Amino acid sequence: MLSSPEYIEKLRKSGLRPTKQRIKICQVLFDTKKTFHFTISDLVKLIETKANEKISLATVYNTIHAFEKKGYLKEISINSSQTYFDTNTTNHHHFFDEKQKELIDLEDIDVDPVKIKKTIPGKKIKSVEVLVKIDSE
Amino acid sequence: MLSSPEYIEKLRKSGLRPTKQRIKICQVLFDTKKTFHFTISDLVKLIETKANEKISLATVYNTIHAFEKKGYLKEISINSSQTYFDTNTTNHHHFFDEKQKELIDLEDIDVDPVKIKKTIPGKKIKSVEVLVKIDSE
DNA sequence: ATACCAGTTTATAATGATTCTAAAGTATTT
DNA sequence: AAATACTTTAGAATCATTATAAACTGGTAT
Ligand SMILES: [Mn+2]
Ligand SMILES: [Mn+2]
Ligand SMILES: [Zn+2]
Ligand SMILES: [Zn+2]
Repeated sequence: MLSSPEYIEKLRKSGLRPTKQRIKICQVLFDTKKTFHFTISDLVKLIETKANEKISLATVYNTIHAFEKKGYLKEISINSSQTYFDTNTTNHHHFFDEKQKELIDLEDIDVDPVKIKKTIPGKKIKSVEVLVKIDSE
Repeated sequence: MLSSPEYIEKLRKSGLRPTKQRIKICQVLFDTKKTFHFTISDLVKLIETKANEKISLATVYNTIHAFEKKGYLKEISINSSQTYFDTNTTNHHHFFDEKQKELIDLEDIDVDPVKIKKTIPGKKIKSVEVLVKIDSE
C-alpha cells in the first residue's frame, strides 16, 4: 500500500500535478494488491465511501482519462451503456456476465495465444482482446 | 436478391407483421450477397439513399432490435459511441480500426479456435468474441 | 513570503445515442 | 366492415459523457 508521498512522486514523474483529487483517486484505485474493474459511477461511489470525500464528476472523468493515457488504466471493449476500466494493465482477456454486468479476468494461462492469420495492408495490430460472454446455466 | 414477397414470407414466419418499413429495411440489409457492418445512423442514410424513403428513427431502432432478437442480425461488442450491427450472423471475429471506425471480418480460418481453459461455477459460455484493434502503420 | 502562471477543479450546460410515450395508422382476424 | 392487436411516429425523456468558462491551486520566479 503506497502512501501519499509515493503517489505524489508517481504523478509528478508522469507530468501530472499531484492534486489532492488525483492522489485520492490513486489511493482508491491502486492501494490494493488485487486489480479490479470499474465504471465511472462505481468509482464515484468508492470515493464517497472508501475515502469519504467528494470529487466532482468532471474531475473523475478527467483523471481517469489522464491515467488511461499514461497507461495506468485500460479501457475494456464491451458494448455496455457505461465504459469499463481495468486497473490490470497487463495483456489479458475477460469473461463478461451481461446480466450481472460483471467482468472477470482471464489470465494468459487461461486462454491459448490467439494467432491472427490475416493482415490488412498498411495496418498494424494494436491489440487483441477476447471477450467471453457468460450466463447462468 | 429476394423480392418483397419473399421478405413478407420471412417476416410472417418470424411472427413479425410485414409492414412496408420492415420490408424496406430487409431490402436494404439483405438484398446483397455480401454481408456488412452498420450503425443505426449508417442504416438511416442507406434507407434515404438506396431506398429514397424515410422511416422514423424510432422504427429503425425497433426493427433492428426485432431482427436482432430473431437472430437475423448480430450486435458487435465494441466500446464505441454507437452500437454496431452485423448482417453476418455466423460465428466470426473482427478487426476494428478505431480511427476510421471500420469493422472488417476475420473469417474462422483467419483465427485459430480460441480455447478457454477456465470455467466459472454455475456459468456457461454464451459467446467468444475476438476484437483485433488495428491502426495505420 | 508574494506574485504570477499554467494547469486543475468545479458547477453547470451541452451533446448525442438510445429509449420511452402515447396518439394515429395498419395488418390481420372475426 | 368492425374489432383487435400490433406498428409507426414525432417528440420528449434519459443518461453517459464531454464541453465551457470561472474559480482555484501547485510550482516557480522574484
Ligand atoms: Mn477513454
Ligand atoms: Mn440491442
Ligand atoms: Zn481485467
Ligand atoms: Zn462481421
